[in-house]
Amino acid sequence: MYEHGVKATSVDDVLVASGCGKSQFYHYFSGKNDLVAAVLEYQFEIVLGGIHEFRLDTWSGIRAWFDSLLVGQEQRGFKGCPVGSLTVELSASSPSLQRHVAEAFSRWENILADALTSMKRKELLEPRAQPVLLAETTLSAIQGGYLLSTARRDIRPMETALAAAYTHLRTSRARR
Amino acid sequence: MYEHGVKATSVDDVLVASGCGKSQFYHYFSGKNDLVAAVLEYQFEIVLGGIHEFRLDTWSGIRAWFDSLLVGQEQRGFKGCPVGSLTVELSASSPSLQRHVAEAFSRWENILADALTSMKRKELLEPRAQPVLLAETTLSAIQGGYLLSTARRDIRPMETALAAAYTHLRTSRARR
DNA sequence: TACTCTTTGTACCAGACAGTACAAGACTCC
DNA sequence: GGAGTCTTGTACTGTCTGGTACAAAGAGTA
Repeated sequence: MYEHGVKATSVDDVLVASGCGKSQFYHYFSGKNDLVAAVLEYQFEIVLGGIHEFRLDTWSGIRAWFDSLLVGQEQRGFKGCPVGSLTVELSASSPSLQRHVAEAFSRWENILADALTSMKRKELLEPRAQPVLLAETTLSAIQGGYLLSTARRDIRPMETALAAAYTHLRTSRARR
Repeated sequence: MYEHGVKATSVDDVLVASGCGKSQFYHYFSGKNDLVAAVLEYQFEIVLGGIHEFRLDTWSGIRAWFDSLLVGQEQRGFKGCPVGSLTVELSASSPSLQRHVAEAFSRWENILADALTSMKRKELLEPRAQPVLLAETTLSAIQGGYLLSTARRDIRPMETALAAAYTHLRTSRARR
């Protein structure tokens, strides 16, 4: 589903790939939508889980995280953000999946905002920095970078976007 | 296709909506892929055509353009960028459509880069500003903003992203 | 052993899908 | 006005789709 899109991946495709029978599938999932929700959950878990390897409340941690995103995008063959691609396709689908997506993005944003708030407390960010807005901006840059990089099959646009995002964060750093 | 996705829109759907017969369709298009390519072309034409209403080589023009993007996203019911959504779905499809997408994005980027180069010539941007990088960053912010805004059905994230993009451009402005 | 409840394999279904066949209508040019 | 080309409507085909039916296998238990 990540590679070919949700719509383009049939239940039968999944069954073949997993080596399961149909009855098994419909025993554990109520239908395709249920599976899609599970995939979404799974992908978000990976993305959000990956974040915790980094100390996002330090400048070097943020940089390391950005680098890991770049490496991942290249290694996976420019297939885009595991959740970004799903998001676009599902944003036009059933409301329940839609809510799922929105909520997952909020969680992601909150993790960033929390880290930035922590940086503010540690006086790495200036007092009037706005963590929530900075988190939103950063996430936008990441997603936009993924999209351009995927469209062009080139890591450069994403590098540029993340570098700009980092610069933008740095403009809110505390100066002593 | 913009509303429901390419895969989710059947040829028959298109025929019903257009009031055309099947033979008519296959007379003018070699198949669904051909239609998709035309849709992509059409959407890019609209997006790129809309740009020319603005003087992107002025600060106020850029701001006006950004505002128009925001208004459009809200008016169209948070359906995302007309080309961004297609891009994501098609980036996993046939290589010919893929190339189409990549090329169209390059055109978009070039328009921005040209405008920024012009600003540099007019000494609105500092001499060491890099139009191509700035254009890439701006485009990333736009696409990322669209994506978040669509996922959350809220204009705020896109506002934030565009405001940050504008600020980022302004950091390269010439100081006299 | 016999009785359950859970889990799985196989065959099947009705509808949607992209695309084709073919003939008939419309138009152009001599 | 007629031959030939361009355009269109209708019916059809084979394949794929998500989902169901149903029976059999397996696991637990008294």
